Amino acid sequence: MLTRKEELTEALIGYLLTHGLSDLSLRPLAAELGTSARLLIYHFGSKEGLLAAAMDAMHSHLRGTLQTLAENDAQEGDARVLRQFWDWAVAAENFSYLKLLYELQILAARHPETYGPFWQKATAGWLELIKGLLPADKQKAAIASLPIAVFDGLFLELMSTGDRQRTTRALDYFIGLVEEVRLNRAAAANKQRQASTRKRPPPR
Amino acid sequence: MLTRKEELTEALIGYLLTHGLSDLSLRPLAAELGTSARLLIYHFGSKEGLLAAAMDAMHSHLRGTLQTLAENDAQEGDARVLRQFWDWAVAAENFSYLKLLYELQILAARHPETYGPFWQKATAGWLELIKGLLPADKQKAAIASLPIAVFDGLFLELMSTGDRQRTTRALDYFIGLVEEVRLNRAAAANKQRQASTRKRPPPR
DNA sequence: CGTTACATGTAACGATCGTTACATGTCAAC
DNA sequence: GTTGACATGTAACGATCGTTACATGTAACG
Repeated sequence: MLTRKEELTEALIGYLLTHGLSDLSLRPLAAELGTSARLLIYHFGSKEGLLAAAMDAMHSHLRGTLQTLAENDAQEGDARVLRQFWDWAVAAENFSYLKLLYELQILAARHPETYGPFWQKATAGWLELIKGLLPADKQKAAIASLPIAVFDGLFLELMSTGDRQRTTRALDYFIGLVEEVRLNRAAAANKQRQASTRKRPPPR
Repeated sequence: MLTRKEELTEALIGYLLTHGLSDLSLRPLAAELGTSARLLIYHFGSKEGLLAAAMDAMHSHLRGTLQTLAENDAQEGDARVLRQFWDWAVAAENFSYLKLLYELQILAARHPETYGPFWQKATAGWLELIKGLLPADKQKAAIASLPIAVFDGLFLELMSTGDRQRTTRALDYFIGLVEEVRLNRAAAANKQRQASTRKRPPPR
């Protein structure tokens, strides 16, 4: 059975997803949750404790759904994983979560003391998860940063413009770029291998 | 000579650049500017008018420095323009401006009524400017979105992590990708042209 | 000198903020 | 039945918010 604090936390997440966290205020929140500011403080200790509880719950939720996504996509070890992740992110039930995460990131950049720990906790885990999806030779920091940045930038634009079609096409264009380079390099390596002596086995 | 409102606006921008605009408050602002909340309202009419004046001034400033950048780079019509733009953006005197713009973008996504017009005005002009730097065949919306998204995503990461080296390398990696594809396509087109009959002139 | 427009200072208004003091209800356990 | 832990309601505290009323200064112009 859920304790009162836990069900409040769930409702609280729903509220944050639609109202954001930059201008969170206890009394309007309490009104919408059918409780009082007094009780929110009672259960969470303070506004900061309330935020911490919400972020923790949000973090585990995201981690959970991302984990299943990673397991399902483990076999498709390509740049297309990025597309799968994008489809997951723009799904209605996940979109608000990510929107909140980006808001948190901006807040953390401006107020590291207050929001920095929340953002670190929220992203540390899932960035590792994304890197885990990349092929081993792509895990060098700078190279791994690029697909993440593409995702971030396009999601940011989707948030602002709502233009899902254009942002999705831009992502596909990026994936196409990466694929094209991969194929060209493979072809070039193949040709060079044929031209060389056959004593050495082909590089792995 | 500067009117009082104009010099207040300049000082105001400096304040916004370091303190952000999500938690702007008149009295601390006035204290740092050596004036009073009373006078800020007197000069700008309201807090919103104050924001509008600051955003207008910021917008013209950005527009000015971007214009000269565009003119200097006009000859280098390549993906490398993106790198020039990046160097401009991470320069100390411009970095805070862009940081503020991204904060504005997030705020606008959450409160379109309040911040939406500011963000539109700030970005509408300069996105056109970026598109103008791209070669004509790259101006299709989805394709133009990609370099912008790369820039946005990397800048966001730079804001959060401060890791200039990694983000810059990631950008160079992206530029390298685009260049590689461009060269491969040119080579392929060249080969095909040589193999075909010579009756038709090469496609432009 | 008087008038007029602009600038500034003091103080307060009503609203909202996070938080707390204090009292009361609920309900299971002993 | 009493005790005790948890939950809740009412009301207020002090702080800060954007904004305003009212009075005063300043300086140019007639």
